[in-house]
Amino acid sequence: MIDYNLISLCPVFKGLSPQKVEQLMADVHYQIRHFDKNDLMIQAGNECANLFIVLKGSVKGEMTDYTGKTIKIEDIEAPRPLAAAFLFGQNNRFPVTAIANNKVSLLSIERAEFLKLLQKDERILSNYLNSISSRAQFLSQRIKFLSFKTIKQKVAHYLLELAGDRLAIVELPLSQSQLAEFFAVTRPSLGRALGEMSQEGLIEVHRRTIKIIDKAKMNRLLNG
Amino acid sequence: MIDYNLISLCPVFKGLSPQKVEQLMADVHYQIRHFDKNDLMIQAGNECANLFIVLKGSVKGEMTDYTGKTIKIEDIEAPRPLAAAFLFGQNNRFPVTAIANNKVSLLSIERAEFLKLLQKDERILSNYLNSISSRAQFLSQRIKFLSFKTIKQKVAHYLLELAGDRLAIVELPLSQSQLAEFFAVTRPSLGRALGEMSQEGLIEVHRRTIKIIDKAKMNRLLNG
DNA sequence: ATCCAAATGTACCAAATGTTACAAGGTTGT
DNA sequence: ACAACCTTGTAACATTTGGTACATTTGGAT
Repeated sequence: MIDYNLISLCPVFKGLSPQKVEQLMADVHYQIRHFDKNDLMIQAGNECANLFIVLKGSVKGEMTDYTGKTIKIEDIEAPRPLAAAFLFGQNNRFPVTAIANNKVSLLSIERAEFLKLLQKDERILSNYLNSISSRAQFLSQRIKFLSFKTIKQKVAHYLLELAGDRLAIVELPLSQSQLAEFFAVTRPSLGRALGEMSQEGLIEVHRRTIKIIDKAKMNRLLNG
Repeated sequence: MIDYNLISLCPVFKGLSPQKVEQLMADVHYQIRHFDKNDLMIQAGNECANLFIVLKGSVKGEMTDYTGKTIKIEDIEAPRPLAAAFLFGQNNRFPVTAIANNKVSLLSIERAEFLKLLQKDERILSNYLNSISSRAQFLSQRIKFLSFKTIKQKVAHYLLELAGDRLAIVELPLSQSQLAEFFAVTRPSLGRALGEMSQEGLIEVHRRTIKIIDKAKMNRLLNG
């Protein structure tokens, strides 16, 4: 039993009614697969001949460092396409390993079938282009982030972005361990950086709660 | 005077005859702009409402680090689209600053006009999807590269990729300074890494010429 | 209240890299 | 041949970060 409501919520089918989705999918070949927590969904390096859309649950994208360590790239929450940007292109290999964070439902459509959809409906084309473009933007942001030299800079950038124009007290959405993993840095190093920034009067840290004291100094840290 | 031959060589129009290109472009609004060496073509952060295709010359893509330093991301040689992946998506801002390496001709098509083209011709759609996908793959590779911990690992990865299955003597396509810039590392550090790898019997270095002695050890460096 | 597991705060040392400076080797133009 | 310039080799030192270990705090379960 397919839930077209669910599918119509997905970015690629956004703006289409469930009825329209059902109509479009009628003569398109696809399947739905299910995974349990910690299941290996996609192995990096496998061929990528299908569009995968996470309908339910959450998926962890990891990249295997040559040292064997894995770097967490991001969490993909339903409803969102998975590795949509790798359906086309020269070398259709998955760049990341995908692991289920919990119970996951996955919609799978073959490339040729999906091309049909793109040609059939302008809305889907537009949505899909938006989707891969956003993906490329995300990767680009990630590169910017990784290219920060010092941990303090990463922290400053992260906090300023998190705070935005809002007030100066921020609750970290991740534990320090997870944050360290996201920064591609060890936890003690992150802790030390936070400590030093605290000593320098930039912020006040109390576990997950961080108060930004001196935005000007933070910016100076980033700009010179 | 437009050279449709040149345009038909561009990845997006690949497989189309110059006549076909001319016919398709007839009712599409576009323009061609020219730049001299070191001209600033695109400022990072500007809105991205046009598809840009480099018809002639070479463009340097740089990302401005918050420290003010610029990190060179890549060179874009004609004929290739520029920031094609940022035409669509949420935040249509250029992530990179583009600077002309020499005399450059740039084809510029508005987003809405380009969408017309995508709907009109299936080949262009397919080409464009391939193009952004390859772009995303490139960015992903770049992330992988930046996530290497040590300089030696970066060097090993770079050399093994450069050598491929071919013989063991490699000529660096970049000077050590440029390579260091690409690695996001200082030149003396790169030199030291090369020196140590040489001492350890992995490679022999003579300026730009590098002889790979022990591929097994190189791989071990990457895998453990 | 008490205990336990996880998260966090710190400290110490080793390793890697950046910084700066200078020397040596190559290339180009005159 | 010579000078000027760019590239490369290398050294000493300062910083930053990783690795490891351990103390402390927190939150929840019993």
